[in-house]
Amino acid sequence: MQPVDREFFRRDSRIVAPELLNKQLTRNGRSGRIVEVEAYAGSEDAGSHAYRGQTERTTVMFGPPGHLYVYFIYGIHWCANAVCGDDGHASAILIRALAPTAGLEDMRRARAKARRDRDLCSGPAKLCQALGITGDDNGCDVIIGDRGIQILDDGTPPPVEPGQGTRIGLSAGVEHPWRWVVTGDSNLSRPV
DNA sequence: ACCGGGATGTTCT
DNA sequence: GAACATCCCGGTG
Repeated sequence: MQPVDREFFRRDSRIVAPELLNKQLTRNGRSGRIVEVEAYAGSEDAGSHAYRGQTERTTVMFGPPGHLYVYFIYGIHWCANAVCGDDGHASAILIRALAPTAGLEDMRRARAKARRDRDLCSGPAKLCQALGITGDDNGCDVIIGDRGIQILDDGTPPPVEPGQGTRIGLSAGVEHPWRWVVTGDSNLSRPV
C-alpha cells in the first residue's frame, strides 16, 4: 500500500480514469477499491461544472492535481472527484462506486439505511456517506493524506479491458463515453 | 422487478 | 427561479 504519485494525476482525466480503477480510496480505516469512475474534461466538456469557467464552487478543480473536489448536489448529497491535469486545467474524475475492503462496521454505521453491504458504496453520494466525506473535505490533498483521506495503490493493476459507457445523470455532454467500470463488480451504481 | 415522485439547498441565470 | 454529476421509499406487477 503506497500513495499514488502526484504525476499520476497530472494528466487528462480521460487518460487517468480507467487507470484509477482498482486503486484504493481510504479514510481513517475505512477503505474501498474504486470500481466505477467518470471523467470530466473541463472547459471542453458541456457536462462539467467547469464548462462555463471558474467559479467559487469549482476553484479546486482549476487547481493542482491530486486534490479532492467535493460538491453538494440535489440539496442533500455530497460527491467527490479526484482533480487531474496541470494547474489551470479543470480536469477531474468523479468517483462513483467502491468495493468496500476495510472498516465495514464504520461504513454500516454511517449508512444505516443500506440493507446489504453492496449498497454501502454503490453510488457517488453513498460512498461519501460511507467514508464521511463532506464539503469540509473540499480541496484536501489525497497524496499526502489531508484529513486522513488518501488514494493508495495496493498492487492490483487496473482491468485490462474495463467496461466503458456514457455518463450517468447528465443533461449535457451525454454523448461522451467517459464512464469506466470494473465489469461485473457487484458494487456498481448501475451496470454498463 | 420496475417505475414515479419527493426530499432539500446551493449555484448560477 | 430553474437546474442540479442522487438517493430512498412506496406503489404496482
